[in-house]
Amino acid sequence: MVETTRKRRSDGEKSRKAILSEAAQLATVEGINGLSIGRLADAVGMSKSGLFAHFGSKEDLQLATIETARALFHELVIEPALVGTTALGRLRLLIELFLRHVEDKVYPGGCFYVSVGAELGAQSGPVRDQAVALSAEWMRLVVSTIREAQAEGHIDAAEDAEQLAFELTGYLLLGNTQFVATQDSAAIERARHAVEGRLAAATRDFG
Amino acid sequence: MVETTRKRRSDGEKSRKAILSEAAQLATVEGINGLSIGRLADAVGMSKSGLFAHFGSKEDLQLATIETARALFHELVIEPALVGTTALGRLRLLIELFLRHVEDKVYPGGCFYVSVGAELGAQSGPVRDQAVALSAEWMRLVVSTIREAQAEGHIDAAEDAEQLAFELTGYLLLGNTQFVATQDSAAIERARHAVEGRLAAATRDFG
DNA sequence: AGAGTATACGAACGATCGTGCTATCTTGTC
DNA sequence: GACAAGATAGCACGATCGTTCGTATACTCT
Repeated sequence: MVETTRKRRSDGEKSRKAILSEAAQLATVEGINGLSIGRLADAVGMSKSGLFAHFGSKEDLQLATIETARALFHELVIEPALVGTTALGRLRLLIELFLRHVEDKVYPGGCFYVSVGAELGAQSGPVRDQAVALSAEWMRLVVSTIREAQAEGHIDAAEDAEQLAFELTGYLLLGNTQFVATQDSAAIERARHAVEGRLAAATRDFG
Repeated sequence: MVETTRKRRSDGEKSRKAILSEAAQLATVEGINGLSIGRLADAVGMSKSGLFAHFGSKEDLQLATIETARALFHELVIEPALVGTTALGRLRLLIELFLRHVEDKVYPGGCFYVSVGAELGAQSGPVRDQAVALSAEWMRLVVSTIREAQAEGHIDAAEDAEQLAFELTGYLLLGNTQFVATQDSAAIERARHAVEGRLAAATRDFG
């Protein structure tokens, strides 16, 4: 059985990217379920059926939207944080870049992971699984970076890496949520301050 | 023009409560926007039009649902915490009762405030305003309880009460979110541990 | 017991949902 | 420049959305 791979056209690829970019934005406001194909088509300025033809189903569109958000998060937060020379530096960069991408309103509804994760957390199906996987991926990255910093002697080895990652992520989560609701950078600043204080405790007599 | 206030019948009041209770449950899973009147009617076991007659519009239903959740939260979390004799005791009770009501799955989608607040945070309208007000109410309660504990000499007066409330609430928020996604009490336990550690730091050489 | 009305239901409305089918463009390949 | 195939639009479908209306039931009060 030979799979005939169809070739993509450049204009189609461009449209697809425009659709998914708009979809990721809208999903953080209306939810990834609340987002409808008709309104999305209006937002990108094309017909409902023309847009729909890019995806076999709404579920495929949702999965592609999540993948798009994942790629943008890697581009804006994770990869730039890798320039840090120490693990502790990378951890600080990771956190600061996260807060900045929220404050800069990369998405109108705050972090895509948080928004979609909260919406789908209690549901089921492949879309939910993919969304939950994103959050787990973030936690894993933070934990492993903390462990590296411990190995480098910059974070107290007595700290439970998973517990520390939980607490730091808690600050980011609430900072994001409050900022979205209030549009007041004070929430971001509180998260920054909380992270600084917690890291100070974890690096005392080290670093 | 005199508004003739119609008298309520007991069976109607009972139905209304059953509807709102079910609505609050479903809203934490499907979202307060994703929740449809038809599915809600099926869940309660009555007709769509019969259910609708209790509320003038979907928005009224949503507002009544939020008020119902607020009342239950007061009953399960806030009021029982008032038995604490010291402010620090009440703060600990508040947090523990919150975590317990999440762990006990009072709502299938975790804390109603968190679920609906995250969904509506980036939107607008009276429903959003009411939902955001709930979160603000919680923060205000935690902050004022912390200030009382400081006045009683049980929490370091040098602590910024709003900052401390932010950090504690951050733990609760992530604990709730992770528990909903994973159904693993380890998330609740992490939140408990985080709160204990933070309060230990804030009460060192006091208490 | 009878009158009055809150409650509940069934049917139907216009709108929108996700999703197909078909025709017409537009692009890349020879 | 012809031709195959991808990209887009138009139209229509069954289902479901929130909402309205008329009517039948069942409770409450006198």
